[in-house]
Amino acid sequence: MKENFSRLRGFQDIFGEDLGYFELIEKTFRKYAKLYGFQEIKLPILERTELFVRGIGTSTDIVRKEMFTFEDRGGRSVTLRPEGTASVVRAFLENNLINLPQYSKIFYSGPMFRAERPQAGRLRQFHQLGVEWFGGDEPLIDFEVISMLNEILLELGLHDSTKIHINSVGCEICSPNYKEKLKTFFDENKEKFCDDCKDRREKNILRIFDCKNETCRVTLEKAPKTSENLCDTCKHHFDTLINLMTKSNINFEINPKLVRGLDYYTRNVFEVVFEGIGAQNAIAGGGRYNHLVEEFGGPYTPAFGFAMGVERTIIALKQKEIKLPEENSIAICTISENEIPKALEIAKITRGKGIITHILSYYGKISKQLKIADKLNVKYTIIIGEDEVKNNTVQIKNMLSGEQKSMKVEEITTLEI
RNA sequence: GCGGACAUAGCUCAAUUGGUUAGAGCACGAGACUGUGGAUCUCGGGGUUGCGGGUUCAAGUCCCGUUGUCCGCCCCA
Repeated sequence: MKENFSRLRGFQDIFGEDLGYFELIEKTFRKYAKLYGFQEIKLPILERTELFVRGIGTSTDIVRKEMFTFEDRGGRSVTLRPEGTASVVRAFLENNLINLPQYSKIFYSGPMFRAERPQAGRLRQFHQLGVEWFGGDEPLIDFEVISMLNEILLELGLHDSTKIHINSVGCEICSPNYKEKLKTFFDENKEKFCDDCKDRREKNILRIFDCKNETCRVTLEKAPKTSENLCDTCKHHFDTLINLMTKSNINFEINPKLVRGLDYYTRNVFEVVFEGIGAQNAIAGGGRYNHLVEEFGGPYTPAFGFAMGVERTIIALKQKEIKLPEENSIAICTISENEIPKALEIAKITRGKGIITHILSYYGKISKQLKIADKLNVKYTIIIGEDEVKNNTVQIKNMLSGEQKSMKVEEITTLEI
């Protein structure tokens, strides 16, 4: 019976400690996104299927088999968004944000949906925080965005356990040549590659670098590297970024095997890896996509962005045993029901000061009320009885030390929580 | 989508080769304590053993299916 109402596989309720981490991550992300001059946008969760097919690419697994797609009442094919970038680009063009310089830098947050087999760090509904920077091809932009992400990791306390992997996948000039070169190499060593890689050769040859098969890995050691096959412009672009990175304190490494799954990436791509949270160890990833705006019918508008996965970041924070900031609160207990009006009056004062206040009178006996106050982990408990009402005072008890003293009602405003 | 492991009280786990009424700790509730929490003690509530079939005199235990979780592949945040 209970079974019929249970959550769908890969979907979850987020509350308690997890929600605390969720809010911490989102708050930190928001803070830096704003400090770096990004403007927020709230996007629809449901879009036309075609948006993602065109944006993400038909060769990707996301589009081929992981989208929640269905027909709406008007017979249109619609899809729960599997990522944010396509929608941001759509909104950017649809609202003519291209003419508003303040909207060249946009950030978003929200749930994404992919119909994958769930495992740790991989859900069907998960949350991403992302930024997109439109209208510039300078490596300084790439650097600024990566720096911002680095500052977020630093503030969250994940800085020393994460590594930023960087690579360049080239542009429309050098990438096709390189892919041909790689295919030639592949065909010369065909028998050494696994079946998955043979499939990758047809779909997206670059992905053979992601293979975990040992034989494939060894074979790939001799394969032509992306970084050695860039055109002059891409190479300069990449080198300039690496130069900036080297001069900063960012913990990064050049990973010639890093390729990204989405078709729209060009030139510099990166991924933030947190070791030790299982197979799904990338907590953020992104890169440059210089032609996506054109793909949707806009003018040439180079862009750079990334998204971070909230749930994976929560796993990382928990693993590092990062403490959540405490939220102090107080409780008001009364000896009998007669003091409830007074309790309400006091609560108005404390809540007016912005203090989280629990009135516990309905728990019955004072000993019971204090027990609840203890479990709620409140900093102070205000106790009101007959005598206190008569003298317009309260008893204020420090729940940590157990000390208790009398205080005039007017003095409550001086209470420091 | 493929392969593997697991599923017992709110939580963490027990339960001989299938064999009485499925136990313990923590948590929860009541009391010892009628204007004072955390400690201790006593008592108590709580389970169709994930769900559905099957084998058997007998199933938490064996078999099949199903759902969920976890791990690997795949993919990606």
